[in-house]
Amino acid sequence: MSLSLSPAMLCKCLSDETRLQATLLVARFGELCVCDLVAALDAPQSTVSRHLAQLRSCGLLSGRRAGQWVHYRLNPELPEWAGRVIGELCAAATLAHPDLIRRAQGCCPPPVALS
Amino acid sequence: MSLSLSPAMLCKCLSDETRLQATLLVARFGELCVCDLVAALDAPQSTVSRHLAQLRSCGLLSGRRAGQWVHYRLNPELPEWAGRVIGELCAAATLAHPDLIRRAQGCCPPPVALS
DNA sequence: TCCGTATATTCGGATAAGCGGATATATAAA
DNA sequence: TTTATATATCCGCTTATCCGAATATACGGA
Repeated sequence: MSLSLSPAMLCKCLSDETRLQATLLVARFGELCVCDLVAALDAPQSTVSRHLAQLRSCGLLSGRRAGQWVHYRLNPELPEWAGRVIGELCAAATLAHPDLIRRAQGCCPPPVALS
Repeated sequence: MSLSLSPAMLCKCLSDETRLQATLLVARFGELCVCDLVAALDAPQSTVSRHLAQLRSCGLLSGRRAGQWVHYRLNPELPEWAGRVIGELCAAATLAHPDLIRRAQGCCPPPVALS
């Protein structure tokens, strides 16, 4: 079953600044936990979590629980066109928010040595 | 002055099916008048016109009046990244709506021989 | 000028989206 | 078990978005 993500739905996901920036950060860092995103986005935890849930329910992100933390990454089953769109948008958004990347620092143990 | 179109704003423009399909058609045909779009999209004229106004105000499309008609095209001043995003999304949307292209036939004189 | 066609805009109402404090759940450690 | 931390969800509220009939405007031709 191959993830029915429509172009319009992808756009809706990325049309909100918080979701776009969360996606940007996840794409840039490969994997981030919610507390990292809360810190980087400087938004209430419930807001960040709600947006992440939406991104996951649309198939854009996937979450992996590791102990107390949940690590989000780009859904590896994303269609190629969606990956290219996200890449273009994140590149452009990074130029517009060069400070955003700097604020994302690990608040939880890095996910090393996990099979 | 170089068109301040943010990635999130572009996504918001394309997150609505009507606007996405209108953009798709304009991109595909190069230039279309409102009545062509009304016919192809099978939506009320006021709805189509309202969405076109929004796309134009965001800088995605530009309109050119030719007599009674207004021809819309992709704004030639679009940033390159935006053009690439639109290209990807329209390609994917075309696959999802293969019938849409067929419905767009000229209802007004083709814009030939106009300086 | 008057009429017909094309397009734009206005307007009120319906629906959706976003917010964030409060609360619930999950996990780890004491 | 109790406590602490991380995350998810609930809830009422506010605001934004979309709709389409009605109306206004622009233009060309009679």
